[in-house]
Amino acid sequence: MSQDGEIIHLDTSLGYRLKEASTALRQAMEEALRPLGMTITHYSCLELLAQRPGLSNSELARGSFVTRQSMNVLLHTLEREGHVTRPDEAPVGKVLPTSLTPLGRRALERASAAVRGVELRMLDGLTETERGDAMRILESMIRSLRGESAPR
Amino acid sequence: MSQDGEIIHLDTSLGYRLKEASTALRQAMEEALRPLGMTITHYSCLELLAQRPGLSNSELARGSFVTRQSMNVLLHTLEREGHVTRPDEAPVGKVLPTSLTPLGRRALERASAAVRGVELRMLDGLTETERGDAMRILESMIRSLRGESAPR
DNA sequence: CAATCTATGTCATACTACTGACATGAGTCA
DNA sequence: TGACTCATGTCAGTAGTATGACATAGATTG
Repeated sequence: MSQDGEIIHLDTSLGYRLKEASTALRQAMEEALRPLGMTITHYSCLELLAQRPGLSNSELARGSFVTRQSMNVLLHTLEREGHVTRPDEAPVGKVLPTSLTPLGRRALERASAAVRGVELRMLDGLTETERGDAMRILESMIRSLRGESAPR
Repeated sequence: MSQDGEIIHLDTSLGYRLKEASTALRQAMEEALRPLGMTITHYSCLELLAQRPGLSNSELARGSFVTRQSMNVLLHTLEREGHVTRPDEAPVGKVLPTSLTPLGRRALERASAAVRGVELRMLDGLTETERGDAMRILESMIRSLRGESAPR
């Protein structure tokens, strides 16, 4: 076929499998959230705000794995829909702390229930040991990809 | 804070960690491929064709985890750039088998080397056992998310 | 203090991938 | 044979996200 070392064998590539898994997860979540008129990033933003109220645009962006420009667009939509609020001017610096409104909290609760169903289904075939292994292995891969070394 | 069961704790969520890992991988691959003027899907398509020549548009789409519409657009670009070729009319049915040109193969070899660097870095912090565990666990998660049951 | 660096919020623009839709070919079955 | 189902290729329109650029605030450093 081809000389050794020229191509990557996708069937045995961990990167390919990781992409496959994350695609399956994304599709399952999109399917679960679509009836609620919510995207994954939309949901992710609300979930972050519920756990850590007052997060800034940039912090929400990092937590949702998008750029701060994308999060900025999303926050304007969420503000217009009445799911979040931001002060007109920054209390300190340029950072605008974001808060969940009661309406946003109710939307989150519905979304969270839908997403939990997906997460539980994903965990279904794994033993308790495997879940721990998975967390640890993924964290190690993340560190390596970011160029970090020790587990802090 | 909040009543139990209302929200998902992202720090301990395997889904969140999976998203984080796939984002880190995607960013590392984009960074590696950018100097070559190639996107991940672009690369993925060429890699699939090198391993399984004659794949159709729909098959390439499934293997690259995009819709067949997206792959169709990409294939037209790759055809215009001279990286792949497709017959003018289908030998059988509507399926147009795609082939890599010598130019496309050279582009793939450069891209594959760059991507292999990323994959090796990702694997760096893992033992041989962990790599096997990771493959097995990811495959199990994929099956569960797709609603399949037994390991075939 | 001034200069520099870093992080942030925001706008405009471009790209990537998606959904919706349609026509066509192959297989199935009554 | 004809009706049905399914997969495919393709076009058009839309949505989500990214890149590029700018101004500004805080921290750092000489």
